[in-house]
Order: sequence, then C-alpha cells, then structure tokens
Amino acid sequence: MTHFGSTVRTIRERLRQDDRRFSLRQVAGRIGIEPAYLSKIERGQVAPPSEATTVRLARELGEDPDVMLALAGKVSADLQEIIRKRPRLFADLIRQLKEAPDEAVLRVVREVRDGDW
Amino acid sequence: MTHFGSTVRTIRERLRQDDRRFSLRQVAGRIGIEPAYLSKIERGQVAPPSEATTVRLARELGEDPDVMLALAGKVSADLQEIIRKRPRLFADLIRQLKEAPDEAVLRVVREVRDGDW
DNA sequence: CAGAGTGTATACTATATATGACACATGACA
DNA sequence: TGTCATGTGTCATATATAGTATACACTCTG
Repeated sequence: MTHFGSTVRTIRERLRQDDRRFSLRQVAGRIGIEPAYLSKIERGQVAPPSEATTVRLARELGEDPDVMLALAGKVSADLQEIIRKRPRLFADLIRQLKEAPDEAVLRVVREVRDGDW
Repeated sequence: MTHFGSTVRTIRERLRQDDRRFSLRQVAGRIGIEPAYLSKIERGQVAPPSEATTVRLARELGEDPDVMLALAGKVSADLQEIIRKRPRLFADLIRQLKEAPDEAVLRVVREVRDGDW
C-alpha cells in the first residue's frame, strides 16, 4: 500500500554508510526476524510486519515508532486502548481535529500539558 | 474478551419486546449475516465480527457505532486514518489526554468546535 | 583466490479471522 | 395438531497474518 519497505531500506542504507552493523542480516538479527523476511519487507513483497516487529525495527533505526506504524498502516495498540475506553469522547475529538491545522492541534496539546484540570 | 455478545443480546431482546422484527434471524437477515453466526456472536462463541458487520449491527440496534466497535475491541478505520496522517501530533495529543477527566476532554472538543483556527 | 558476508528466491507452516451451510430441537400459534 | 419460526450445534472453508528454513549467487576483502 505505502512505501513502508522502501522507506526502511532507504533509512537502513543511509545508516549503513558509516556503520556496517546496519546490514540487512545484522539488523534482522538484532530485531529477531529472519533476513529473508526483512528482505521481503524492504522490497514490499510482503505486508509490513506486526506491530511489535515494526516497533523494534523503528527503534533499531532510530525512528519514531508511531510514524513507522503509521507508514505500516497501523495505529499503536496503546493509543487504541485509550480511545476504546472512552470511545464517544475520543471519536468526537479526533474527527473534530481532522481538518484542523497542525498548529491548532499543537496548541491543544500544549494547553492540556500545562493544563489545570 | 469483553461482553460484546451479551450486550448485543440484551439490547436486541429489549427491542424485541415491543417489536418482533428483532428476532435473531430477522436482525441477521437485515444486516446480511447468517443467523447461526449472529447466534454464536451473541453467545461469545466467536470473536466479535468485522468492523463493517459491527457497524451494521450497531445501526440496526440504534447504538453508537464507535461504542459498539470499542466493545468489540476495535477503533473505527476512519479514526485510524486521521491518526495515521499525522501520527506524531495525534499520538502526543491522545497520550496527553489519557488521564484527563471527561470534562477536560469535552472542553477541548468544544473549544475546537467553536475554534477560530 | 578462498572465505566471509551480502541480499534474495523458493517453499513451507501455524494460527487467526470471518464467515457460510445445513440440520435439528423446541415452542408458539392458529 | 400441524406448521412455522426461533435459536443453536456441528462442520467446513477461504483469506489473511506473521512469519521460518534452506539454499543460492554475488561481491568484497584480506
């Protein structure tokens, strides 16, 4: 669907230029999957891996797990759980913010962070 | 996992008391699944159905689809898509609001709705 | 130029997901 | 009392998910 695989490949190859520990085999080894599988993932021959594997991969490559998951077409389970606990509330909020510019959302985030509730 | 099935059954039987169009068979028919399957769903013998089926069921029973989906352990695909488009932003926001009381979230929703962004 | 390391092709598998088909027993109702 | 509708038990199945295992060909390096 997306360019999840090619993004991973690009990032990994960039890292590899000054650290040969970032070969496909070694990365696969460190995140606990078969090299053949990572190869297929990077070439888009299979769907992006499970959430757990995607997160390990993101960490390994120094990327934001939420962004990587998004690229993989997923939303992290912990966020989903937060939403599921108060579905009406969060559904409204998120749909409300759908078209809001980044700044507006950020302002809300900041307000809540410093919030006096 | 949850009491998705029993909730459905309770709601359906309540509706059935003054409208016999809410028999298991008829409801199944209207939402386009087999009676045997709905029976299994209501008794928790199988996992909650797919998002599409859950939403049709919610509508049929006059319930909020987001709430029904939550009960089924899911988050609606359209919400997920909104999050996936700006993962960092929404991940931050949602985690930030995890512990916030309903009122605080509602206030945010209202602020955004009347928002001047 | 041998050997280690690199990526890839191919084949296989186990579990979960999301249903359908059909038969059956029970109870309501006309 | 016959028949119609109701809910349910059992079996089957297609597709997706999430990988593993093995073998192979190329390349770079000492």
